[in-house]
Amino acid sequence: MGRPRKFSREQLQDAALALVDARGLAGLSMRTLAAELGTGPMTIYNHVANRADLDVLVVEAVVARADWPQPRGVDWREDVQCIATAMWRAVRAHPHAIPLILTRRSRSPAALAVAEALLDALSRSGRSGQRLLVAFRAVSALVMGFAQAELAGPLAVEAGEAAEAVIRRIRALPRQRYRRLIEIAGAAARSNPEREFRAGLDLLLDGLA
Amino acid sequence: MGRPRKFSREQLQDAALALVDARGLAGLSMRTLAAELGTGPMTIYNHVANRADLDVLVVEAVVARADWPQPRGVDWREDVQCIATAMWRAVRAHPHAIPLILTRRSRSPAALAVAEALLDALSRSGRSGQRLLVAFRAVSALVMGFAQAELAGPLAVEAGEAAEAVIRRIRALPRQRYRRLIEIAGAAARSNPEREFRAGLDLLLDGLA
DNA sequence: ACCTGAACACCGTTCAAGT
DNA sequence: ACCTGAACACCGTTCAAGT
Repeated sequence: MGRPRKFSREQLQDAALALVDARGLAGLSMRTLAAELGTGPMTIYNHVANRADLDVLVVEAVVARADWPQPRGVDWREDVQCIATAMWRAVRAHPHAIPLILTRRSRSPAALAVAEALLDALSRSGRSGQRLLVAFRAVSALVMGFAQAELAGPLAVEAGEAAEAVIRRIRALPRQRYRRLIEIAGAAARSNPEREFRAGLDLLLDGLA
Repeated sequence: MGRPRKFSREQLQDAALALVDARGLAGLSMRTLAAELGTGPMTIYNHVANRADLDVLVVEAVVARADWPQPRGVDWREDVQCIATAMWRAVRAHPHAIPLILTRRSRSPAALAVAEALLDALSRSGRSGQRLLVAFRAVSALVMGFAQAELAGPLAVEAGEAAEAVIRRIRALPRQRYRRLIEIAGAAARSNPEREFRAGLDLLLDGLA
């Protein structure tokens, strides 16, 4: 049945994620991953089908690192909060990988496990079928959307930019035209990402209750 | 003061978006855009700083096409729905461009206009400062998150895949381990994206009321 | 000021050859 | 079965030269 493969899938995952964390997305290529593993570019093709698969490898590695306590099963709201927050934290723990997580499909057991856990907690709100589906989509969207907003939203901090630079940039806009945006720029500067995320999630959970 | 530029920014935007719509993200490069405009690759550098700017061009083109009716100013909920739905539709109108919209920062007037309009409607719920910021972030996150889920979530339809293939794939999973996921797979197949999005948004708006 | 071709260092991948 | 080097068609971008 052939000799064992030179590298395990987990080894590839770890090496690919390490590269992205250290050098950014542009630092990951067939060639750099091969070099990292001390082999030639073509060897990677023994483990993935193509370049796109390399990105999926990174996504799986990040999602696999999401960890939440065993749901207590008392208050479904509390359990949804736990799982959603764990997912949000896992994504944010690897900022360079966020673009991939937002855009690459993964069907790893870890990805499915998060979905199932979330669905299970949400089902205890008394929902099933279409209504459970909508609740699941809404919570998932909120988690990914909050991670996305920090990366690319109008109030996002540019790479290497100071937080105050964002406020200055917003405040420099025409005052009449962007009144509200200028108004919240100050609040955005004083804000804490996790507190904001949890407050946003609470709004949705209020709607779900 | 120099002669007029060979191409306007809008011309570049339109050509870049047309390329992405027709050939996918991989179809857009400095060279293909130049060819589309009937010139050489280096000419593009007279209009953008680098390749990353090309992506921003596409994002701006998509957001600029978002269009919503003048807010009626009666029911803030209705106005938030209008603006959020317009944004969601604009994003979905260019499926190939979605990865860019999720990951590239744009500061075009069009992008700021959506934010300001949304903030204005949300402020009429009686919020300001930190609370307005959280409401804004939550609604924005939901919009982008719903667009994202269709692209890369566990229930997303693969390129060229039939909708039923997703259900079959989910149903083939271990029944014990993924009980809820299998349960909602059927609902997902019968669902309509816009109805789902609006139902999800309604949940959040309920929480905001 | 703006335009542009040649050249360079990268990239993913095909192919053919190794064990 | 698995591994891998050479070669090819792409890519973004630097540089130098044009108007």
